Amino acid sequence: MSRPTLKAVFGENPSSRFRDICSRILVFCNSRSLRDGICVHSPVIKLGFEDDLYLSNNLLCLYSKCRGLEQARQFFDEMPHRDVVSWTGLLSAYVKSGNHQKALQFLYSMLMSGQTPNEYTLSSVLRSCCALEEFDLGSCIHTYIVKNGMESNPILGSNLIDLYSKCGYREEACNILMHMENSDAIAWTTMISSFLEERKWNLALHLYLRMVEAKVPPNEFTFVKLLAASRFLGLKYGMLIHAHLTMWGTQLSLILKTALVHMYSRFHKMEDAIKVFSLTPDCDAFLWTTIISGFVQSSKVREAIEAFLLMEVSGVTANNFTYSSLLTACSSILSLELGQQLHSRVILVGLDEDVSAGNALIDMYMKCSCTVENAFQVFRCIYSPNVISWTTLIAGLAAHNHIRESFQFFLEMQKAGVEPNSFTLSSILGACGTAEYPTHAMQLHGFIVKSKADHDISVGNALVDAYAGLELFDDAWGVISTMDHRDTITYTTLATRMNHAGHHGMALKVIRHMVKEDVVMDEFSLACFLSASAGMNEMISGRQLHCCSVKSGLGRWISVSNALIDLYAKCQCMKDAHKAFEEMPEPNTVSWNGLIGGLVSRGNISPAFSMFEDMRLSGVKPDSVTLLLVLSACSHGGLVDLGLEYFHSVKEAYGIAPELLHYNCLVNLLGQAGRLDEARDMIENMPLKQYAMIYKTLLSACRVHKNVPLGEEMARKGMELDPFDHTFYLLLAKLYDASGKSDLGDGTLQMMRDLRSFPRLNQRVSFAGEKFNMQM
DNA sequence: TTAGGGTTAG
Repeated sequence: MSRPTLKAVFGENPSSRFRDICSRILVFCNSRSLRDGICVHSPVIKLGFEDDLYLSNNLLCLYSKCRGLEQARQFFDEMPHRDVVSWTGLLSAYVKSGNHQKALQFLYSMLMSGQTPNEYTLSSVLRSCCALEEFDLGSCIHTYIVKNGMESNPILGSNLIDLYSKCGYREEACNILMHMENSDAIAWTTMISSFLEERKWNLALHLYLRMVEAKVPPNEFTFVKLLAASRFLGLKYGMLIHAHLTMWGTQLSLILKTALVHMYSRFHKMEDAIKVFSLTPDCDAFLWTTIISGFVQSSKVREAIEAFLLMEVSGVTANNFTYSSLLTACSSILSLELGQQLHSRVILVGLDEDVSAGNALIDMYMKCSCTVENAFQVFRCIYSPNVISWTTLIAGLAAHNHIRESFQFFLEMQKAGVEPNSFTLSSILGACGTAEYPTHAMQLHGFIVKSKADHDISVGNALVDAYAGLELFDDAWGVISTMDHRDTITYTTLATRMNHAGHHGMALKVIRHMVKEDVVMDEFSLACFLSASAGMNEMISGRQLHCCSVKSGLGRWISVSNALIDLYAKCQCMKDAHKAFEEMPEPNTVSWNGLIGGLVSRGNISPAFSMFEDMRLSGVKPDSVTLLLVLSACSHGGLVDLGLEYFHSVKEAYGIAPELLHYNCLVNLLGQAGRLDEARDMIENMPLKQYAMIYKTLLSACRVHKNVPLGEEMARKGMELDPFDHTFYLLLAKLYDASGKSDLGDGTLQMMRDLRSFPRLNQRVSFAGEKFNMQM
């Protein structure tokens, strides 16, 4: 078969036909970013068309789109001739790829070469000025635009509005908009976006109305921007924008649809979100992820998984963001199994090095697994861990009580060049509020002040919490006084810590500071202050707070109702406690515990048992506190066998893991009843770490029943665990006295005094013929 | 040559 001649392919004028075909190929490929178009490059040179600027500029554009900036630059450098389109082509490629500094350098070369920029060049340069906040150069360009009569160009107008607003000159930006002869929707939307970014809601909405008055119809871009503000302005506002965009007959593009779905799902209105979702058939991974994440945020995990399966069936591939959302669902329901299944999928689709998927996996393993190993493995896999990866790891370590390691990683992250942010600092501060790490809190405080992170209220609050957790209340107040402003969390944190430390009166005084600063109470603070009143058995403040709960409507919160029950139960006003309980639409375990606790503390054993049975009948699950209350009730009534029966049956039926306090209560019950050997067996066989406290309990019982040998054994074992706890000496001395061995009792007390005088010495202590090695 | 959507940490 003979080869077709040039004439056969390109007709009578092959040269012009060839050029025409090449131009068509390049235009086609450029519009679709198809790299195949570059294949015309070599015939273009061979046939001597390299001087053709139209072909060359199109090729340059294709190189920058498909082969990267370096090859495009090489092509540009090799061009025998260049015009303003060639220069602008490469410059805009730099801008599009975010190389703004290079773009501005390239502008300088362009000007040095004598080439005059046109509107297209200036538009690109203004974008770079905007990104780099190069206001001086930007305003020079503005002057150039005015001088050269280009100010009526609407694109340049929008670019200038963007530049002035991003550089903080919003008034000037607004002036440009108002003086534009032919302002379009883009110019108005740019200005509205700028106000929205600054959270100047009124100004943004006012401008939207002015836009309408100026007879510039808003478009989908305008509404996407306005919808994003619903995050701060609420559901009603979002619905209003929805009504407006419908009224304007705005085309529901995929992006606008996603923004609407996001707005509804943000407010847990999943039915409305689905309605919008179904309005048009187009879908992509963004939209599906928005739906899935909406279900996750609304705690509808099953629906989220179903949406994920539907997404796959519809042929849309899940991406890293989709997996992040799904993994959050696993963390929220603590499902390690589902998390592991998703992890396998993440690996299967090759996202195991992705930072977003990785971060969600770290969080899932930290929350769902009892060890930190899996989270570490994921962290090591991430190609480039970011501040969220490090923070999640640090917070997870702290939550698993690996405090030392969490500090190590805090230092490691800085060594790796990742700057901690307010999330990191508040996470690590959360680990400082324990007695073992006071210096860490102070060191972190120094770091925070140096890095000026203390202006962030969440960091300030975390510092207050750390100091207050260490019972360093003066330091906590010190932090509060230097904070830019304080919120409900600041004071609730402080008062909660004061309550934990038993300083209930101090906690109640915090209210004065809140009132003075107009800081409004929320359901958490009110519950906290009610708890302080309960701790003090203080009915006056308690009643005032009760009034406050009614007036403010905070009484509908379950935490407030439970605090009220606790308050009245502790103050022995069982009638009011019952009333608060009756008013609750759905009492939970804590509510029942409050009532039972009140009855037990008053010695009303029989009503307490019947209340417990009512609780079981109502279907509310007892927890470890309920079990403890039931055991205390048995203790009050000396009901040993009933106590043992409850202990075994309740822990089995409700899967409650017995804690030290439960065993302590049982040991007391058995001991007081004289069943000392059983009590001793219980201590020896309990599946928990031994604590000194439980030996004191049995030692006290030994005194009642004058069992010296067992008492001595308990004292010895307890002192081995806590050699400087003087209570053992006191209890033992009382046992000796009660058993008619006053001399031994006196000797034991003398030893206690000696120990007080030399508390830090290693010494051998003996009593009743036994020797003890006191270790420090 | 201009503007727009989704995830993950306290």
